[in-house]
Amino acid sequence: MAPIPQREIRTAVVARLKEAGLRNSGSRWQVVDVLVNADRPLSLPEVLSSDPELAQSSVYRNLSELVEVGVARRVESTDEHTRFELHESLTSHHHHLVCSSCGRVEDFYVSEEFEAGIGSVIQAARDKGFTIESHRFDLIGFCAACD
Amino acid sequence: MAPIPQREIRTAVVARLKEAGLRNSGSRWQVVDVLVNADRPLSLPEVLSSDPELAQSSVYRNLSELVEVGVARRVESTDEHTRFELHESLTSHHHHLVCSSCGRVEDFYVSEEFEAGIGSVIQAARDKGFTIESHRFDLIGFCAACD
DNA sequence: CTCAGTGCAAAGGATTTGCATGCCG
DNA sequence: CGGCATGCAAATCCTTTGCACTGAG
Repeated sequence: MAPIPQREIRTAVVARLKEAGLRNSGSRWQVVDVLVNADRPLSLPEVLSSDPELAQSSVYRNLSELVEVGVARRVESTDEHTRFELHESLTSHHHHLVCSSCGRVEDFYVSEEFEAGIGSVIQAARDKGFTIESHRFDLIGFCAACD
Repeated sequence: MAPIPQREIRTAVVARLKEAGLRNSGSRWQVVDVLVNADRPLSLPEVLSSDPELAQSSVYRNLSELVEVGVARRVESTDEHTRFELHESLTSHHHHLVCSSCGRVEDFYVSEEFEAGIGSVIQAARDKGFTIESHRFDLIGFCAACD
């Protein structure tokens, strides 16, 4: 939960882009900046609304690349739009509140004890032949605006 | 985790359909039966494969209606297909193992202690202005076939 | 200079919908 | 019989892709 300074985040992103052979193009950084400044996962329309000049296809392409490079992560909501947030290695492990009405997603954190409980559950689940890589724990309901 | 006999499930479904003013049409019941017999959430192609005679649009329509009526529930995976399973009131509360490669979803259950822990987390989350109605706790990884 | 990145428009793919016909109640 | 349900095809909507042009290194 210790907030990582934006300066550090950007440094890390620069490193990952370089490592992956991706250039520091202007629109790419616009997308990264939107994610860095967001306090919740954003859908494509939300990213676009930060600057109507952005081309939809470029944003989609950049988001996909950022996901591949480990800078961003896809978040499934309950509506038709995939959301994107910074990769947890650049922020910190958290969970989501998902509005089943409008699809809005907000971050939220749980206690370490609970997180530890998740750990043991994961351990138990490996017996089902699944290799567990991550987990998602979302609370579904109605956000303040839709309630 | 106590398994509800299929006979009872069907009785309950009949009641809900009647209450909602939906008819007991043949293809509707084919869809219900597929879900009753499945041990995991199914995608539309999976439902269709149970009987190639089924019309895609009718199955989609029926699934949507079943969801509205509280007989079925949508399950988001990691691929492009939404999955469907019987509503928890007709089965029992459980969670999912999601394969990030093929999208396959399997059910799994956790201890009551853990479930209780979720309860207190939910309580804490209400402070964010969200009305919590349900939760989803999924373990993401690779299924036996994709591993 | 070179090649990755961009923007536009067209293509893809899942899901929804309009409408004439069929079947439950 | 009356009206919901069906099936086909067309329409939607999010996301991806082809291609010629632009700009980062």
